[in-house]
Amino acid sequence: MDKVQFTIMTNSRHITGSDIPWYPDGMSDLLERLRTRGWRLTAQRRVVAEVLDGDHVHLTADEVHARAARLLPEISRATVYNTLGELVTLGEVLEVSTDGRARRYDPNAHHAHQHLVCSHCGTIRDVHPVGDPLAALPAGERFGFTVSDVEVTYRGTCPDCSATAA
Amino acid sequence: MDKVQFTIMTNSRHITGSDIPWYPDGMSDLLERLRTRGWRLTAQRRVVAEVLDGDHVHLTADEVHARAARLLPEISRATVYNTLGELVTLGEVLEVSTDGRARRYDPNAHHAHQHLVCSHCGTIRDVHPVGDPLAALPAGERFGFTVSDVEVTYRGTCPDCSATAA
DNA sequence: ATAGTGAATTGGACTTTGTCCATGTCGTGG
DNA sequence: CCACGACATGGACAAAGTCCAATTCACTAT
Ligand SMILES: [Mn+2]
Ligand SMILES: [Mn+2]
Ligand SMILES: [Zn+2]
Ligand SMILES: [Zn+2]
Repeated sequence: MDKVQFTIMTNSRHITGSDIPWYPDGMSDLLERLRTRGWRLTAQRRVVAEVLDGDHVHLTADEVHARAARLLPEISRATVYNTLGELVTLGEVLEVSTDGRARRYDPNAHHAHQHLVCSHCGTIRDVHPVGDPLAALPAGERFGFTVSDVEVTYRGTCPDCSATAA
Repeated sequence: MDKVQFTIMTNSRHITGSDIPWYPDGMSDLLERLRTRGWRLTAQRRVVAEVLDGDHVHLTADEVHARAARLLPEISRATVYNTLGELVTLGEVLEVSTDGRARRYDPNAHHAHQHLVCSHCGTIRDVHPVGDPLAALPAGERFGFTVSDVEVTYRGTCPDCSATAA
């Protein structure tokens, strides 16, 4: 694993590689891919990418902002929204709306999966149903649509909430 | 089909059966069921029920309010939200969040179905996939959850939007 | 290393969607 | 027809997201 050293300068602060010791492989890959797509590598974008790193998070925009602000206190809400929107457009991050409230951002965009949600506490787990969920929709039920995607949300009660209720 | 005649009086207005000529069978069934569950039959609840009548609508709360207000101008937003919430709790209406924006209310709660959504214009159609979508989630992918429900959202482009784009 | 340029960031105003509450009204049983 | 408690109301509030003009800064060419 190569450590990626870098220096960020803003008018008011200097952030160096020792503040954010290194980028894991997954993220340097992501940043690399984005750079070749013409992205300017700003401190804000790096920090948002770092927060999303690790394939098992499903954070709201405000949660991303809160975590990003621990690394880069002056980052704005608007920039977090902008960056998340761009990542979604580029297909690097998925947007999921499991609860009719805040959208959640899922960096696990390169492995097809579905979600299992606890109706009590909101916990989300990645799950992998067998078979192709698209195949379950017969042609006669497509009404002339070009169907390109399926989202499946399983709902139930997680072990913790089952225990608490008992 | 029996026509249900009634009279509604408020302090400022009188609404009679001739303003809202009759209730279709489906809705008188619904109102009847609600009455036996202890509901007070207010003018507001009747109007919300009428707006939701017809099994093929997926309206937002504000759309329900706008249509209800055409029949009963003084109805408040809070009452529409309250009534929709009660109907959901009673299992008479389903809440669906297909777009991460406003929740939609689906009166087709007594026939299991899923949704096909146009990513461009937001049109929603009821669809009936084959097989039980719950069966596709193996025990090893349930992580101790008690899974009780599945929602499937198919996304694509509707015929109208395909034609426009071409 | 420096400067020019357009892309990115910022904070705050604004919108949409939804909740909450004190007050007043009205549906219903007696 | 009354009394009572459930229901409706509107306005304040909160949460989630968008938009914009002004400023800053990343990158490229010199
Ligand atoms: Mn996921
Ligand atoms: Mn439906
Ligand atoms: Zn739980
Ligand atoms: Zn369409």
